[in-house]
Amino acid sequence: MSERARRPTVKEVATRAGVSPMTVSRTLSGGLNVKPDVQQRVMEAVAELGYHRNENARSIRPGHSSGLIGVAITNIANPYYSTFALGVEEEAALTGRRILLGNTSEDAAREADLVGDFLGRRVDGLIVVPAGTSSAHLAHSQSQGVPVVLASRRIEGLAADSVVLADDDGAHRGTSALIEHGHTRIGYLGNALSIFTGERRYAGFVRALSEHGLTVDPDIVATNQQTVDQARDATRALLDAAHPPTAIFCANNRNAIGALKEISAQLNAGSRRATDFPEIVSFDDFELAELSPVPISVIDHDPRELGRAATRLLLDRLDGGKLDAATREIELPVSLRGVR
Amino acid sequence: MSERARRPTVKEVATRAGVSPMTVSRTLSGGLNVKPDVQQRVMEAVAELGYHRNENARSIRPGHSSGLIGVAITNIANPYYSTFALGVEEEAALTGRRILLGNTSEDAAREADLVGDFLGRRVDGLIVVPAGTSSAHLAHSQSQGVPVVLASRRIEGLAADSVVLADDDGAHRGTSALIEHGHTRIGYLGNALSIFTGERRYAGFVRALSEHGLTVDPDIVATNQQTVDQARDATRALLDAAHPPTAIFCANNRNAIGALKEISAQLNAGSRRATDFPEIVSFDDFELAELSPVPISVIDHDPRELGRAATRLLLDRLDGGKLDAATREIELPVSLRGVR
DNA sequence: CTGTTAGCGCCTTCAT
DNA sequence: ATGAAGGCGCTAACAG
Repeated sequence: MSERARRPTVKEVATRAGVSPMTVSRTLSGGLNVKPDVQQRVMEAVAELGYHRNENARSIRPGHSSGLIGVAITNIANPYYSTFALGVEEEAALTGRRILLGNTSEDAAREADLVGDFLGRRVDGLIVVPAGTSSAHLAHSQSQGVPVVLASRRIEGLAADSVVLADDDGAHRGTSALIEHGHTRIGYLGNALSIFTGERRYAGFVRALSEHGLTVDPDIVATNQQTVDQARDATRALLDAAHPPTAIFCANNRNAIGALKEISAQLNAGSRRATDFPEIVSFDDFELAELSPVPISVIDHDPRELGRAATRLLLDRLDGGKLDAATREIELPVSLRGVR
Repeated sequence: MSERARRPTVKEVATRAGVSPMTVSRTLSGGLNVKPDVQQRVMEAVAELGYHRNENARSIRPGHSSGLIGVAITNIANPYYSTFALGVEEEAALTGRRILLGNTSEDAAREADLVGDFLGRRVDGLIVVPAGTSSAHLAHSQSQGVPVVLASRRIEGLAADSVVLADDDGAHRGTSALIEHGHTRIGYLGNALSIFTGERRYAGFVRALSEHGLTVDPDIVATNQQTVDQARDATRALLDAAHPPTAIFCANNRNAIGALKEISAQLNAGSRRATDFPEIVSFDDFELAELSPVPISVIDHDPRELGRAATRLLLDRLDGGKLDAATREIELPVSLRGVR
């Protein structure tokens, strides 16, 4: 397998082409001031040896950067975040940069470790979906000239570029729609209120209720579901409540999917009829939402575009000479869409 | 934002701690032969300056590696591959390695570019879901001592470790189940036959048919759908065929989801009744399959485990001193599971 | 147009 | 137990 374990260096290419290392270097970086026929010979040597410039060696030289962007995401397996990652990758690739991807599993300590590692690898910048509320590691990154862009969630007290969704507005519109459909008893399934999006979406939910003279009944509010299975369990509890809701607002796709799974299971078991189940609104669109057995609307947005926007903010700082520009906070609009 | 654009080096830490750079280096790599109180001072200086070892500089020294694994995937946004990536990330993180992620969009040229870039960044190894059948770039990587593990798909003529699924067996069992359910007219929706999985799954499909004396009707076979939308279109064509199938075998989640979307749309439009639609078997499980309006079974497997297994093969070669061990080809079993 | 020198940040080797 | 020298691969800066 490794007939030739060592990778060739400029020096070997130079020897083979009968020139000095500098001529190889010059040829590889555009060929300014190198005779065409010499360039030709160099390129042949490069091809024959299968030479690739050592980017790590290049990056330690003054003025050069690694061309790496560190991306810390809470859960790559969630389609929302993987689509986000796609957007980042695409936009980064446009400038020849690569992404260093790390999964935090919603664990703040792991995120801090990751960021430290990223800094050690001399990333040009960081794109983070923060797992917690602590910002020391990110402020530290900034203080060393490595800009940080927050995505989806902001952190109080950290002055960093950010791209988030119109969480409050979306939740407000979704909840209002349910009220307009005649519902007065609306349940809530969401992620923890301690999470940026959790807090904002819940706030939008509550605001819509109170604007219509409705109050929140804690019996039909569940805010600690991080996974689909947890969401299923929480849904079961809502449905079994003394006064079950006639509609449920789900603060993200995990919770909406869990709700649909539970409803569908109970429907198949025949324990209740379809019309006995609550109508659903989901913050986040998701695949196959249209198969829902109950009426459903989604608060739609484009995670890929969110990834792109976050990356553009970062690149603008890096390449646009705006390292010290004022912090920019973007809030992407969302739209309510009836699915079924 | 960048009060201190330059990142500290060993030298600065050394000065601050009142020692030589070597003492800092030694302290950071375990502290062998450094007096405890000196270590203490060094660590304080490290903390005060927020120093991180420059991994790129370390990696150019003989004997050192980058600790990076290059991962080239055809489509990160596909939940199947993002879950795969999660498995890779987790397993790599266990050895302190990071992943460099690139999306190929099923484009062989882009894959070759990516691999070249990865080699330039001195990755320790490569995990690739190959987009095509050309192997020159991968063989090249191997020849420079950078091992390659293929995931999900193999490439003919390339001797590389690989982890794939039991495509033929799975397709055969899924199709056989449909036949046992009484179907004799079974359609096929899949990705291109030129793709490893496409070919193998189609082969299993055909084998099951012929074992039961059935023949393939090209009118109800569509094998070029790469996206959900394409799959929807293909499904419509199957349903509109002169003799539509009573069951459809879908070779991956994109095709199954497209089929369900089309069926569901027609059902809602009222143009056909539920019992008029074909039963479905899907190679790949996917979220909310249980909401299918028609009976459905899935050929189930665990993409996360596939990612882990691929990474273990790679790490075993890298850390297990098995750089030149014989090629290992793993085929993970799949299971047929009735969903609805 | 081409080559030589020197140094990026780090750590192995060899003193002390 | 600590430090000095040297070199990993690369390329600005300075000859020529």
